[in-house]
Amino acid sequence: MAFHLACQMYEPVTISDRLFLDLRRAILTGELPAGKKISEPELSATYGVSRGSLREAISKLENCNLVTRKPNIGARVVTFSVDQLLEIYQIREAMEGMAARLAARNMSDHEIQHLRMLLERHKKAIDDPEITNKADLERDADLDFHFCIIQGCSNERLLRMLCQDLYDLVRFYRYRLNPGFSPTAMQEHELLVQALERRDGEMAELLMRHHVRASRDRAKERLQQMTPEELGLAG
Amino acid sequence: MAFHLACQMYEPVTISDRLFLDLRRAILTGELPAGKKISEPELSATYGVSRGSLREAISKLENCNLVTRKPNIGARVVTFSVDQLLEIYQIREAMEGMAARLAARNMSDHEIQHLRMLLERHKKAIDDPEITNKADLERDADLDFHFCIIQGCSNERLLRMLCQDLYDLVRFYRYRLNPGFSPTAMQEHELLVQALERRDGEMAELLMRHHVRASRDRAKERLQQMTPEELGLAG
DNA sequence: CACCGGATAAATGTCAACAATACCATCATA
DNA sequence: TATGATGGTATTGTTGACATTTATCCGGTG
Repeated sequence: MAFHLACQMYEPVTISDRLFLDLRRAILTGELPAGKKISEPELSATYGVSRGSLREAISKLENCNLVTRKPNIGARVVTFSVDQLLEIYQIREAMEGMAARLAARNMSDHEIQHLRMLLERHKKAIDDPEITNKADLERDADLDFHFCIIQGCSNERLLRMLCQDLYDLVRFYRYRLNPGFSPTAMQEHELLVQALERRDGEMAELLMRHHVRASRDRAKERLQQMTPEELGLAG
Repeated sequence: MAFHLACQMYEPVTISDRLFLDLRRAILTGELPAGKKISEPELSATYGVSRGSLREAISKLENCNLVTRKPNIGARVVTFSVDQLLEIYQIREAMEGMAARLAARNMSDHEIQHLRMLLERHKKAIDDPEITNKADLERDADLDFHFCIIQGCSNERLLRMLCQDLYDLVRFYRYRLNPGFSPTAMQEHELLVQALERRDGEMAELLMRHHVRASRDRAKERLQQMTPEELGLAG
């Protein structure tokens, strides 16, 4: 499994924890489609647990923004509009920019070497003719790259807000509308690693913000060419 | 009640909603002290509700980071270290900076006028000899000011992340360790409003980041002069 | 034919009891 | 005396049943 998916803070000890992880995976991978009603009787029967435990798991899903609940009506898997997606890019620009600035100061040399290694491996994999599923590779490599920097920022709460509150939404989107390979993005990653290697926090923040903004523009262009049916996740 | 405290997204329709709001207020105002154990039997008896509803309310409190839960052990009101507080300032610098940039573009003229009005009222109140509780005034005025800008950014998710996930923590801190009046902060607010009035997003972001960073420095200095007992909320 | 209203069915909210786990005081032993 | 085992007590996790609200269906009416 890709590194970025394993970035969970705790291991499941209780039933609702296990259930939460199962449902989370189901939602992220698309097994549960966007907008799908979360039926408590149905799911509690499927997983063989009581409604109480299920409701607790749903609460946790609500925390990472993967479902929305309305009183007396129920929970649904989250849906995306293009606008909401672009909103997330704006937030990422601000938060990951700060994360990059802090990472330049706080990452250990070893962590930076690891990041460099990720990047080089990614470069090789892109040129490898034996790897057919370039889209999945690109998605996982990019997510791993960003995770590595976020984890190096040494700001525990920033890390949690990004990983728990925001990145599940990014995955949710990526697993449905994978933007695919972009040579410019790879170049942006390269420059960013160089800035981190120089410990240049100011530049790292600028480059990260530029990179996220550029990704946003690429996604926007791509999304505007798609029909609502292709999107399949309008709210 | 101060404007910033009313910034709740929904009105309580269910028992656990009502309970959540009551407990939230109790925690923010200090009625429930930092680090206090949330005993399910005790609280369910106090409020006359079942443990199930209480647990649901606790989940909501966990969402806004006001309590932390450990499996099979229970929930406690959150505690603060100085480091964690400074972490929050870093996040605010990034997110509110972006919010200010967006607000310069998206706030209506009327909203900006309202912000100007808040500021002028604040200035007058500071000089008013009849108002004795300057510390509370300062806290509420500052929180209202920041809320007004955040609400003007037209990024729904950024708004929710700031108001729901972060600002309860800011209130939690402010209601315990109120930094008091700072003439520089007032001046920073003035410059910020001017930038918004000019619709200068670039400058608004820079000024907001500067303002948050300055507030962080002021808080840091203040906190370093306090003993752990005065802080009374070390984890 | 479209629209409204009441009865039925199903889903969510709430509760109290049971099971599993953690806390605590006591006691034995090195 | 300090340390570790042990049993009792209290707290949390889990479940199934009940109450309340919402959704659906169906017949009536303009």
